[in-house]
Amino acid sequence: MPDPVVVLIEDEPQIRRFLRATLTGQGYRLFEATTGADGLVEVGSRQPDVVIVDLGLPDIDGIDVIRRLREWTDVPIIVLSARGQERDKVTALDVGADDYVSKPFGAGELLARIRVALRHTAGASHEGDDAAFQVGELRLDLLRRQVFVGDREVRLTPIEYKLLATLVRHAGKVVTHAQLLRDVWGPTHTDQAHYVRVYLAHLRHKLEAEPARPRYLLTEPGVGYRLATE
Amino acid sequence: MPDPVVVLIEDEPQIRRFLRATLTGQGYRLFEATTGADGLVEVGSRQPDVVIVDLGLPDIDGIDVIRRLREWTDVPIIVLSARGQERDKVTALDVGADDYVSKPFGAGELLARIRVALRHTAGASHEGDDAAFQVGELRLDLLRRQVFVGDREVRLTPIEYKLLATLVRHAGKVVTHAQLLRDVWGPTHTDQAHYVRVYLAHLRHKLEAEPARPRYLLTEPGVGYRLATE
DNA sequence: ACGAGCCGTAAAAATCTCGTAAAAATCCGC
DNA sequence: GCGGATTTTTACGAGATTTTTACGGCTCGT
Repeated sequence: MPDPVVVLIEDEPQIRRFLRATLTGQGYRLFEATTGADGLVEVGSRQPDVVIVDLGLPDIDGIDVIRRLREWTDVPIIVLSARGQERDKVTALDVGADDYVSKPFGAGELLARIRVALRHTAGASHEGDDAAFQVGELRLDLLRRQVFVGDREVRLTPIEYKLLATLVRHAGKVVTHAQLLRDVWGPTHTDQAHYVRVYLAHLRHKLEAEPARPRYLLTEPGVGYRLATE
Repeated sequence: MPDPVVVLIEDEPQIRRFLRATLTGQGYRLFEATTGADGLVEVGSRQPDVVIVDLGLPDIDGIDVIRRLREWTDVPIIVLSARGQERDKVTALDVGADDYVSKPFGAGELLARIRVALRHTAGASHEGDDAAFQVGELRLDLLRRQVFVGDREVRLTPIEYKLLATLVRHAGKVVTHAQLLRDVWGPTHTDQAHYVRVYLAHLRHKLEAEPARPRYLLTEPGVGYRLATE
């Protein structure tokens, strides 16, 4: 691996300075953001190998930053926090963080935990890890949560967007009704297949030129749906 | 996932009791070992989804237990330890542990970290299994659930696909009528052998150049069917 | 040669699935 | 609390799929 890329989302200048020295000294390429909003953009553009995020950010809550990241990337996320509350740890880990380090922390421990995170990604492939998806006229910016058909932006409701995002994450593969229901509506609604039908119709009306003759949102009869790839 | 299996390697009875209550209460299947040597055997025989190791064991050093495990398995290892020394943490993580929790710890945090570990293995198994089968002009992509004859995609109904997939799983070997009925229609229809005949005819029409003179879907009179290999 | 049982084929009948529209309930910002 | 947007329910016809039925050919042992 070339020098691993790390994005650090942290507002306290003192800690930023400390980590900058520690990480660059170890051969990491470091990019910094001081707000959650900046952090999301930075991760989108730098495609890092690890993200370190402080929970106490000035704008967005750190938990929300993690949630937003997890909508489109599996990059390892290490949480840094002064709050030692167990509830914070559990929440952060459950919304998608991979590790949690409480302040004050030692440089050695953080570095070791970064090495663990890198070890994990070493095996996995990064194919779906792109913030944008495109097929034909249809384009999706997972980072900004925007959808375009040609150069026209299409507004989607939260459920419509989640459904489309789920299909995009498995682009080209069939996604079963049950899987869509689990991902979009949660594990308690896995038997209400008509939800999916209704919303697929919505999506087709908004995204397809001929909703009755779909080019992107394909039906796999008896099984589920598939988003066409080239 | 069925109930995840956890192996706990811990000598202190008090902590063992605490974790037993916590973990089994959450639906985990727990197997315990009180020494490093036992632990290694237990992991070998139980094939767990997560291993929890205490560093302070009576016989082998916990660090060595991790090293020994990493010689042959990638199962997630979570370290438990009273020693809060940073050097211990770094060593444990660097020899292959995935996480480190210092005593005293909260049940919620440990459970959250176990969920993180399980999430990692769940994702790993999904990648890379680009299972495809090919014989002659006939090609089956199990992952994308697509079937091709030459470069033409053939659409199959759910039953047709299940039937073909079952034959592919046992490619080259004879699959009996009863087995096909059980796999495709479920264990309650094992006496309706004509179903199989009807659908084999469908498949041959869709897949074979000369349905009356099949090249791939071969009949084994009186027994069942067989999918030809090269 | 003959009948029994198995196999392939076709087509009718029963059932299920999908897309669609629209009403009812709920949520959300003001 | 109001009004618009969104989500949840409900209903139904067209079409596809599955199930059922029927029949003719084949093999094999007698």
